[in-house]
Amino acid sequence: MSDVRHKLSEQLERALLALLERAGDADPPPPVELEVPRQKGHGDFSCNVAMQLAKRLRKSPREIGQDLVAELADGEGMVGRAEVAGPGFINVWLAEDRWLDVLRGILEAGARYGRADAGKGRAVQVEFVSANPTGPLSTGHGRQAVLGDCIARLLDFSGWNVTREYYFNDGGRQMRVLGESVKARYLESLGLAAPAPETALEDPEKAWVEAVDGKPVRFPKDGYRGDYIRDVAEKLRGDQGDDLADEPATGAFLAAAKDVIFAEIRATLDSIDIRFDEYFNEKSLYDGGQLDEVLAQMRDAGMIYDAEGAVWFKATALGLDRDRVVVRSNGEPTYILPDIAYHRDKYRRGFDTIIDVQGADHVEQFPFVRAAVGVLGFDPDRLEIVMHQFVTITSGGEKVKQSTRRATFVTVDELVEEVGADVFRFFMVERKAEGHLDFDLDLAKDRNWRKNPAYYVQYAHARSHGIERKAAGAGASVPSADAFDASRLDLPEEIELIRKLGEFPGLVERATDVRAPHHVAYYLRDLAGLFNPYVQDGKRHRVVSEDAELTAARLALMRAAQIVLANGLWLLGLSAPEQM
RNA sequence: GCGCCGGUAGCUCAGCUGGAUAGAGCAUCAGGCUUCGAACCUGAGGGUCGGGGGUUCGAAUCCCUCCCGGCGUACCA
Repeated sequence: MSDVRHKLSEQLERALLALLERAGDADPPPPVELEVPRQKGHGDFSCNVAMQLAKRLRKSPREIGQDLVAELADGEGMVGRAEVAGPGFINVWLAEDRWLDVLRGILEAGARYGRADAGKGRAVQVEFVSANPTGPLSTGHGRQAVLGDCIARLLDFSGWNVTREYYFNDGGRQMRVLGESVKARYLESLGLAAPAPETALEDPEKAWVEAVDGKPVRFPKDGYRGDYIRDVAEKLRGDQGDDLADEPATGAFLAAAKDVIFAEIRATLDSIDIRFDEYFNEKSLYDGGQLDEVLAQMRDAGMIYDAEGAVWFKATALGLDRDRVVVRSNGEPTYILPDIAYHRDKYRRGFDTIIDVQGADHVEQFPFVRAAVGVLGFDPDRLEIVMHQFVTITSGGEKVKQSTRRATFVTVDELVEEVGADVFRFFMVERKAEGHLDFDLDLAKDRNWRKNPAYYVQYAHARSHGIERKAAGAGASVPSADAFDASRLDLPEEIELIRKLGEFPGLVERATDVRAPHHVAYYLRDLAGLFNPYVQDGKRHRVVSEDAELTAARLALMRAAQIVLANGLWLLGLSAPEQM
């Protein structure tokens, strides 16, 4: 698999060194990079090192390529043939039995196939979602949830010790307004207040002053208008009765809202198979005096100054474009100070790598946090951000309008109810994070399931099980890793399939390195795109046939594909059904 | 204005550290599959990779510049 690639690349390196030595060139050689060519006619691997050396050796790339091919001692019988092509590519075809080794490797590794120890058990924290408990999770949160979870899965698969963390703030203005919103609905429910008319809500200045039908309107400016607020109010009446009219909004009302909403958020996450290891409350930073400590440390480092009655972080001294207020003139810290303290806490917990997954609207402060962390003596390079753009939903060729203020946004719950957790996850992770995500609702909820890429992949997996069931009915079973004759798999589509299966570990490695799970989704689509046609064309090559030896070999191939599909689906957090 | 992210087929998007004829799904058109492993399969059309310059053996990919779109640019979180 990737071993094959590594070995081949080492062989080429040796040849390269020998070549340079003979040319009297003692400088270090350029790295040997092997790629899988797009064109089938260009070999299993292709190398461009000859072209890179042309200038240095003052020889034509093709000539160098020829020398390298001649030098390529093949002690292990790995190379089938190698030739120079085009402007100077060295194309290598592996000996066929090398590819067949791949198959054995997959069967032996099973669910571990593609796993790596690159992480070496080091600790990594992935922080994502981190939505404050003010309402149900929106599609944007949903994307972040799936993205973060898949990154965590990739890291876990690559040998990291992963902690998933959710950071939240249940204090502050936002939450006070939430409590007031609940109280208003509570009073409305008791007939002690009137609901604000829509027009008043559009013009929030009015909401406080005008009575409706002789009753006061208690709905706050910028209040939360979703129906879930009424649900919280009703629940509060049920649990604690109708005598809370004189309670402050920040008391029982806020507490109830927080509890109910958080429970709902957790249920939502649970429904898409996402679970956190830690929930970190911003308040604990205040309680523990950590904000003052951070401020003092930064002041000692000369990165804090006072001006205009406020306290400033001298970020310009670190190359950033402006300084920032960390404590307002009224003595309240701005949001960035707890954020810095939070990240200090992450470092102190000993994570080797810290990954923040954040929406595009929230990334502006990241450079400041990163710089501040450096001031506090930590290595900023261990702190990464994965940014993602927003989600739009398209249905019937039209974008569905979403507005949080007006509570017309689509929630994760609604979407999951319509399309199911698997399709939801696949669609959310399929696109690269930096781009906008257009969620095609019509395609996602297509009940015929024909065109839906999520089902296409799952179906391939289910099919492999179907074949095994079929084989069992005919008395054939999947052979163990060394009990089949892999050389019987000589059809071009079989070799191509095996080759694709062999790419999986490298693909996973790359996707992990760049924290981009969408590569896995595309890989799976490609793989299913090879698998489904192969199985489809049952007239040319039935897996289960009279030829017991051939049947065994093909069953091994089917099982290998099944393993890779299952492992890939796991990485995306999708189920791998045995039948559909 | 400045910053970040996008601009690739009619639509939605891939394209690994620059590589050889730019790929996939959907949609469209033409066929196959008369349920066996068929929720599938085969084929076709469709592109000046936003425009222009540059770097080099070679650029969708790197640099510069301009245009378009999203987000951000608070002593709000």
